[in-house]
Amino acid sequence: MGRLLRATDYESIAELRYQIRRYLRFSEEASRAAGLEPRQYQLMLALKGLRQGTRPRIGELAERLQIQHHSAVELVNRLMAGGYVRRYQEGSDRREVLVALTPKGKQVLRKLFMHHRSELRQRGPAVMAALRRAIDVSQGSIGADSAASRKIKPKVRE
Amino acid sequence: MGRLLRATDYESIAELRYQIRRYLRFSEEASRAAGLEPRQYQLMLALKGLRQGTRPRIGELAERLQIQHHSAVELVNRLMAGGYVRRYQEGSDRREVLVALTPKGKQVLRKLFMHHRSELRQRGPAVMAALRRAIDVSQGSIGADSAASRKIKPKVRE
DNA sequence: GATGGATATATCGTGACACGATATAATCCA
DNA sequence: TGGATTATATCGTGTCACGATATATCCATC
Repeated sequence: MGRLLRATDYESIAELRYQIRRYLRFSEEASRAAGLEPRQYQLMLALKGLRQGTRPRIGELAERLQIQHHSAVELVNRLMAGGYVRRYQEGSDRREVLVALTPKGKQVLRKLFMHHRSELRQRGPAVMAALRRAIDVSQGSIGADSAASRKIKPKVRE
Repeated sequence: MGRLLRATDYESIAELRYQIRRYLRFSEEASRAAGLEPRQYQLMLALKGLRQGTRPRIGELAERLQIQHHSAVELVNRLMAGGYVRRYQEGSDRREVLVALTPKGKQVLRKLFMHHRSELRQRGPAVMAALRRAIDVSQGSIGADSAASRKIKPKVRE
């Protein structure tokens, strides 16, 4: 059993969290600077980024954001109040509520998206490195439950 | 270049967000199942994962969590109320407040950490793939990814 | 050795957000 | 037709993060 944990095990996953947080932090600040709350940008991105042909239902957005459907309802309410999205219906199932960006929403999203893309270009590699190392350490730890065959942790870094 | 955005641009970064959210979502649920709020686990992980020799100051934790220092204060308050951490002081600078895990905190953190490590082993590669693709697309080399038979999507301009 | 600025932590009030519990309406199916 | 399921919405509550502000300590300089 993997009862043995080293300081570096914690460090590598903490470092991954830190790198992810730095990216998300950038996102939060960029969103707020553009007049949006962080989650509101995320919903708009998820909406725009749905695969072609996917119906932009409330529930679909909730799934992509990994939140409960009623949390998505609330987000859409706040976005509507700001004039960034609109609700509409189409098709035969009258329970479904679909969401679309307004021109204002499209404009803000586009600008924010460009910033994010540029940030990702810059910061992405550091996140990638941290992720690779965290996965590596997760798999290579001594006597790990599933990988009993691995005895030696391949040592690297620094 | 840069004024032209394709549907796949949005899709790839939205997909990255989705993969990250899946991991964070797992973390949230695991934390709550262990009786902690998500951010409380994150602080404990950041604490345990500090590089050896780094003083576990409130401000240091705030930096690693990418939050304001007073938000870290509040988190530590809630963690103390639950008996997971304790405050202490040492050294000459009496402004500094240091944080340490209690035995209860260590125990919970260890268990949660193991779950996270195993999840990372499983889900990490998907996150890695999404990240690689998002960085790739951010740099403008669309279609140069592993999915060689990717259909050409219509350009969208806004 | 007084003092003014910088640093570290803490408090307070507020709003976003997510949740569980619950509600309403539409659809599906036995 | 009636009961289960699905999709969205509402309500009350707690976490979390923030800005503004406060307090204590440290330090440089006069």
